[in-house]
Amino acid sequence: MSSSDDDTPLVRGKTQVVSNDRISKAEDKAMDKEVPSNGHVEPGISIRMGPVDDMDVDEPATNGNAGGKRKARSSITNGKTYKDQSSSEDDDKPLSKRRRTSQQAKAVKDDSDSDLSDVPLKARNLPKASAEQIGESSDSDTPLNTKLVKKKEEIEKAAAKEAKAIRSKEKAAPKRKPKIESDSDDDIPLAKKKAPVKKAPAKKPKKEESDSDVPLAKKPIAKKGKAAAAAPAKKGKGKLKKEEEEDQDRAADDEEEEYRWWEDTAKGDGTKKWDALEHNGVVFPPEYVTLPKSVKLIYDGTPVSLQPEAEEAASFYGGMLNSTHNIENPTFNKNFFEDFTAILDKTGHSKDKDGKTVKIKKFEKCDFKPIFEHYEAERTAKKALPAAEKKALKAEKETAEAQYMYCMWDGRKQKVGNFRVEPPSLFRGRGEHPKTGRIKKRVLPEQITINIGEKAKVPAPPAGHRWKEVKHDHEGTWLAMWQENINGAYKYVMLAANSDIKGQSDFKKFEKARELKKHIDRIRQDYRRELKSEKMVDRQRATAIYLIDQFALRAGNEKGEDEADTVGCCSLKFQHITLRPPETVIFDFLGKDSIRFYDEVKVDAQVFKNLKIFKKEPKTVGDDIFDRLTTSALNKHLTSYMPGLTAKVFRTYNASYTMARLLKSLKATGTIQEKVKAYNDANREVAILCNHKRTVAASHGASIDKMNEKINGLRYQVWRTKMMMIDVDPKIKKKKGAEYFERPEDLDNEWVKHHQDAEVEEMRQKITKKFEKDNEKLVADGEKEMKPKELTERLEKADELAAKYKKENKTGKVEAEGKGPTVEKLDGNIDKINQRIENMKIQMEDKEGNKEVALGTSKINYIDPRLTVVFSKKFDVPIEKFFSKTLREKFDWAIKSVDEDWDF
DNA sequence: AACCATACTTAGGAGATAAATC
DNA sequence: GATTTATCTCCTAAGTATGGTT
Repeated sequence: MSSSDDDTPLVRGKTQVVSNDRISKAEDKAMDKEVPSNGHVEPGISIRMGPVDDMDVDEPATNGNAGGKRKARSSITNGKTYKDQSSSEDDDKPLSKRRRTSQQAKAVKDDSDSDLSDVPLKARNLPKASAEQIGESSDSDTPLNTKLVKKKEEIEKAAAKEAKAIRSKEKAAPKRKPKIESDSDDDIPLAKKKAPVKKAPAKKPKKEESDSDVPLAKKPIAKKGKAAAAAPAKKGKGKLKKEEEEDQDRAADDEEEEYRWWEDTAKGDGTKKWDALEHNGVVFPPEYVTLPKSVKLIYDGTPVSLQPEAEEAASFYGGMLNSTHNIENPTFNKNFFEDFTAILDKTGHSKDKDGKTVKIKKFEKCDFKPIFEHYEAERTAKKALPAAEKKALKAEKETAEAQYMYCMWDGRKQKVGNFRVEPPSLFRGRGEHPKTGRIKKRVLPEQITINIGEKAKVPAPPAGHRWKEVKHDHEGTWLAMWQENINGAYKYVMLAANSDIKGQSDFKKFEKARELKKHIDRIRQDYRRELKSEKMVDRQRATAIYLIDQFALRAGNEKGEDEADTVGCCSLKFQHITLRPPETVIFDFLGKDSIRFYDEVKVDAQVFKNLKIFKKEPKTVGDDIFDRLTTSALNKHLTSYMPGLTAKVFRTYNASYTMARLLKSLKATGTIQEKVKAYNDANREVAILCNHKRTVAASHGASIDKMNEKINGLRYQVWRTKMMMIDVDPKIKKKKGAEYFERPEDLDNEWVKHHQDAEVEEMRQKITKKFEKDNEKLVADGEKEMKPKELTERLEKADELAAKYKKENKTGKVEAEGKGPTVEKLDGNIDKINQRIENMKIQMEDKEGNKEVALGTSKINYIDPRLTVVFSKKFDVPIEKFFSKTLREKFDWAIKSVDEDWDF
């Protein structure tokens, strides 16, 4: 305890808080030098512990992970070492600082208060009194520090007041929301510019009632005209008459009427999402079908039978034996087996063929293969079905589900996204998820809440069941909801991406990002200034915003113990950042979905210095870099610049902005293909910015090898063609110089031999195959097969080739091929081949560069689709080249709303 | 501030389908 | 035309963010 005191004193300032989170000039200076002589004295870094008077506090609640709920992480992430910091620091650490690793901390969590006194974080949980006490005792130990702090307290008190004043001013600003809005028209138009009261004037409830009687099921398939036509009446409120007419026309055409919401300037305030909502609920997965008697789990060599519930669980596992990446994961197996045995215990384990109970105790003794093979056979059978039958099956399913596919949203027919309730299965958590492999249970109607209009007919739950609840939440966009059993996560049934409501919020998202353009300069200016703030909180916040803005990091909410250990900006830990003077920062951590983020970047000198401070001892592996910062605090600050501004907006903004810039720099030249390529290159750049990755396809290596071989084959042909020149005109050798005719070094004799053999072999195979096929055809036509002799004859071609190569190898000469070969012609051939080589090389580089970059995510979520539409129009490339059918539907609003001049 | 409940967006992988290639 | 490869769609996990409660 004594040890830690350097932190504690600060606490004492509970009334005037601010003190401890200051960063002294001295510290700043010290940070300029390599290592501060006695690190632990720096007050700036010590963390304020005590409760504070709420006002001043931007104080984090959370300091490092030793504190209460924070997840203790073992920092295994990536298994990196980060030696520079930790090792050197370790040596001069004051005793006090025998900081446990986070894991240890967690272990002792409960009784560790005193012990942890050096872990500032912890302190925050202490009641005031105890904090004070600690502080006092510490005084004697750390006089220096204390003094410093005390003096500072006074100064800081003043500063704090000032800061407070400023802050409150800033706060005031956002309150003037309406004002801001008015000058920023394009911001969130939907949300705000409301024409508040006039929505849905006396809709036609009658209509609805009658509608609600009609099972939706029929509506979508049959006539949609009616309901659809009714809708505009309410939304139109007088304006947009033309459109209504159009709509009706279209409806009459049996076409879906179109609601151009992006042209509708009067919208609600964004909280009320609908007035009338009808839908048919959800589709439940099929009941479990028990395995045929012949298919059994084998336990310890004995085939055993299970009760249906247990068998179902076994079938989940058995069904995925082919997915090694799950079943080779020990956590996955352990979790599965735990849940499996729980069911076994409940259902009486298994029985052998004599009906004797066999207790299943060891996972290793379970052989699921028969189950796997059974399902595999089913899959194959399904695949082998004649096309017509497959189609029929699909159509059948579609009809059965038709009524769930659409809902009526304020009278408009809208596609529902995920109307199928998630079937039971094994939970496939990503990365090192502690719960991966656990059994995700079947969802019962009793767990499902339905959200629907008051006047709509509530969909009937399956016979003998009832819904958990039926709500009429007009502020929610979901139709049904349940909680999943593994993480307690909520699952929502919502509309599809091409629905109006999703389109609208997508639109809002991009408008918000565009709005940020107006504020970004000021924000950047501010955070640059605040990078030097004396207040730790502010400095951390500024630094975090810098990282988010510059490197597109995610916000980084806190995570729980029972989740994979991943981080974002605010949750970055000591070990995730390595500092390499003078100003390079190396990020290495696992982000969302446990995707690795690795980047070496140059940063602003002040940022470098700050990170160094934030990493200063006593912090060590497992500790938060931004121990004073939470995502809420960060977002709260951001919102003061612009309503609705949060960390994630920066990603959207930077992605779209980057894309806009790149597209602008393109020249409208070349073929369509080239333009598409140029677009994709820009897209790729954005994807890289956002760190959107995919796992390299298993076939990637082989496919690259193949391409390489092909290129080499072509190079060989180039050489051979050159040799032909000599054959045609021996004098050419002198003219062009001997060097020109040398075979590339890497194509050595061994390679040539190998290549020739492969070529010959390939030819043989082709001939043989062709022969077989021809024969089949003959048979099919009722004629008789060709004799094997025919094949031998045909294969002579390959033999000739082999002979030719043999001769070439021997003589070192290549006979000219083709009719009337001339040097000029051969030259032309060479050019052609070289061109092919170039093309292939580019293709290969493309493939290589693309192998672990996923372009889709940024295209779907980050790049303002209007940019793509503009590009398509300006460069005259059909939009289909960029957006698939579903994307075109999703971005319908963008496709229809911009012209060439639009700019992000 | 911590914690929880809630609701919505963003994300990669599996499997289905379409396109390219042999 | 069959097979391989690229692309698209579906699925659902994993984030962000907010608001209420203690």
